[in-house]
Amino acid sequence: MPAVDKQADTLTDAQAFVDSHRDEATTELFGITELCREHGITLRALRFYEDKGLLSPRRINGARVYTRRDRARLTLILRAKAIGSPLSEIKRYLDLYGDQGEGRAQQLSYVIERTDTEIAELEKKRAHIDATLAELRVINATCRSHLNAQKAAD
Amino acid sequence: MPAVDKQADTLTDAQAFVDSHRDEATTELFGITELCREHGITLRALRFYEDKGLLSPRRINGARVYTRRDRARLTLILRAKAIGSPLSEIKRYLDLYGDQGEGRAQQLSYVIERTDTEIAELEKKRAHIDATLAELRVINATCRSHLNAQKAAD
DNA sequence: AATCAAGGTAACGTTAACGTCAACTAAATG
DNA sequence: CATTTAGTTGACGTTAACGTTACCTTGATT
Repeated sequence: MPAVDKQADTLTDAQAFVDSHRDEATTELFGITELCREHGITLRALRFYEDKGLLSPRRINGARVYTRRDRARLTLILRAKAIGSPLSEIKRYLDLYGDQGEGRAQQLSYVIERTDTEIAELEKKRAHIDATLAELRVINATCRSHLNAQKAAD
Repeated sequence: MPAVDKQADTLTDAQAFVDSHRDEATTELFGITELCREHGITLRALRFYEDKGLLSPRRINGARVYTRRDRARLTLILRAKAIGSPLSEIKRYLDLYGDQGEGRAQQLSYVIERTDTEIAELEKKRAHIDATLAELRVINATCRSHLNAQKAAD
């Protein structure tokens, strides 16, 4: 697959994922253990995220029931965590998903502003990663060449 | 500047930075406050990194004196932190810099292995960031178009 | 009826990464 | 000489993000 198509796919995926946060129609439901296994986290962690206001599943007889939207939010939470955001930031970050249609100019402007700064920060972080990657590759290549030199000396 | 030159620069920078970790010759020295201001961290933090074994500056009358190499290590520490590594990992990570010449095959192989896995993990993290960036851009663009639609309705 | 798996709250413990005093020292300066 | 200015080492406090019991509830199964 050429690079252009790859980028187009990424964009399509992104669009689809963003859309999934507005998906209210599907009936598909999940239990807590199911969701946890799916994402490789503990029950305690998931409940903890709820305490922090990152999720608010419905209750049936006290038990938590998650919708597909909740699941999408969880995916986001975990990805943001993997990137390095603390839960407190993730909370505000989540609010950016799911409300882009009905807002007034005020809210729209706010979301635009927030996404702009988020994007800028992520690009910085990516630059850090790129620099580190470049250095690690230098080190790696240097070691490989030294190793080969030693082998050749036999 | 064309994209190819940019990449070449990144590589050159990486090489230079890696080399700077072997720089033992320069006389340039730094005090703790100087170094902290330079990097925007607190004294407490810097001493803490030392407690964790990430740095070991010389002492003069008990006071810490940092060399250019120490400074380079600090830069690395902070960048790794920004990327999201905990200090405990950073410690092992730092060991990859500065010892690529004199090692025997054993050590060389170890460094190659470690850098390989580090590189793989960083590439994963970068993929997460790219996905998030794509989504944020979708949201951003959507909001902007909605905002424009509202403006046009006046 | 009894057990069991899945779920719930409450509360204490833990690790990481510092912040925040407090009390002291060594060198430079008016 | 007195003081101001870096710098030092403890030691305790704090926040985040859970782990870890401990102890109840409920719907389903044998």
